[in-house]
Amino acid sequence: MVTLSEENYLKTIFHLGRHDKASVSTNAIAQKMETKASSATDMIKKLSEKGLVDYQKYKGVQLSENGRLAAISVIRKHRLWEVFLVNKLSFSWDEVHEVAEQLEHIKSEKLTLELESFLDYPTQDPHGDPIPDSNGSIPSTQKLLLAKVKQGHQCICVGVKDSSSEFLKYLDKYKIALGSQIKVISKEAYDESMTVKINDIQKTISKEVAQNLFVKTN
Amino acid sequence: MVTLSEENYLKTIFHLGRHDKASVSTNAIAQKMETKASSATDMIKKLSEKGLVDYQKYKGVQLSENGRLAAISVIRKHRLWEVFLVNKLSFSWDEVHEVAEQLEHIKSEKLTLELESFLDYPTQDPHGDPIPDSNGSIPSTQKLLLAKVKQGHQCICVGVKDSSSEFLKYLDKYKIALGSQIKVISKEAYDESMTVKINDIQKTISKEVAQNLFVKTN
DNA sequence: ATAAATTTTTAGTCTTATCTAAACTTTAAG
DNA sequence: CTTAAAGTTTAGATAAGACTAAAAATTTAT
Repeated sequence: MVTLSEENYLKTIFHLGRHDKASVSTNAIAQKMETKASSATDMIKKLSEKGLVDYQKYKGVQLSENGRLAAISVIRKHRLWEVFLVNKLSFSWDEVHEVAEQLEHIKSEKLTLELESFLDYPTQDPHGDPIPDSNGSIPSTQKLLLAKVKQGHQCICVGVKDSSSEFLKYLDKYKIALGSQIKVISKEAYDESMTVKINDIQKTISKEVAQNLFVKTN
Repeated sequence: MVTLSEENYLKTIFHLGRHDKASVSTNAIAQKMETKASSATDMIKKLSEKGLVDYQKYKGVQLSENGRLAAISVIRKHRLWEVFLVNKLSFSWDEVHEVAEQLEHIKSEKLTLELESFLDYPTQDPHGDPIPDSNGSIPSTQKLLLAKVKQGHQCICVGVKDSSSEFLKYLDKYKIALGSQIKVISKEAYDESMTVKINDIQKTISKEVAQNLFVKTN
């Protein structure tokens, strides 16, 4: 039995260890969890005793196979619930996270499977992040940052890198959503801003925005 | 802020105090919560300090107005989620309770309202219990026990009194569900059993069953 | 290569919710 | 109306998860 708190730590370790697969530091975990390093150490010990992480004092942690599966299970539920909130109830991009943080801990294999079926087996959540399947496999997405798209090329918005409320509100404001057609009209070398046509409306966007929007070229 | 455990106690006190509106005893609470009387006393004190119950030592508790509203809010969510599980996902009568016990604690006013709208403002859960509205008003249902129905009369199944898994499985087995048409063919004075026609199939049911099935005459 | 800075761990405390055992009220029986 | 039984509360302990302060290990910088 994995507690709610343990699930949150596992999720955090998963996200922190995602890109570089070196071990994750106590401080990094504490920071992400908005708690103190000593609390993180306590929890790491507990997770280690339960065989969910590999841990060596002062050397950080890595998820074990069981820990990875537990983390992915929570992430799977989080993302499925986000799809539910946006597609079935009328939640917007920036409202789903807090609620999904609660729903992700509901324990019922049947519920998760039925929900997935009810939603027609989505492969991405409303932020464009992939939804793991029931075996824990994560579908790979070949998305790239809008900033990398060449002038004159056309693409579709498939996700965000920064999923902060501020950024999502910005996107809402300019009607940029998943599936929006984006054509790169011109790029400015000086400040890396670019002029794009989004849903047939022309607009100049900053480097900050272009570097936080995932797109798929077609 | 009301904790998960507090919500469960409030719900239990609400249910226990429902019929006779005298105060609810510590032992009764402990028994329903499957905990010890001393634990119940501790929690009662905490709820009392928070102004959610009126409490006098050795005299039991009653919900305060705030406590009643908090309890009803949890019950409202529980019943809405049960409707969701049965109507939208393919859960059966006897599978919903455990999951709804978890879902009822999700805190999001918006979620509850959107869910209610998504489900088309149901007034009853799958067991026929009324769903409180967002102001905490509980729609009254004029349901009666099948055992009270006179010979020759026709009625519709609207709920169960006993919502144990065993009873619900029994009902599933004989295809008795919410909305089933039931006609009382004859009643046996000796053992209070009755012969009924359910969905055009004739069957004899015992006193135990007839006294645990709510119906509405039409 | 060693001192300073940073990171991590340990030790001890707190809160929530639970338990057991003992003490105290209330109720019920005779 | 007194006493036994039943019900309730208190006192003291435990486990999970978090915190502070201090000690220990590691890294960085001189």
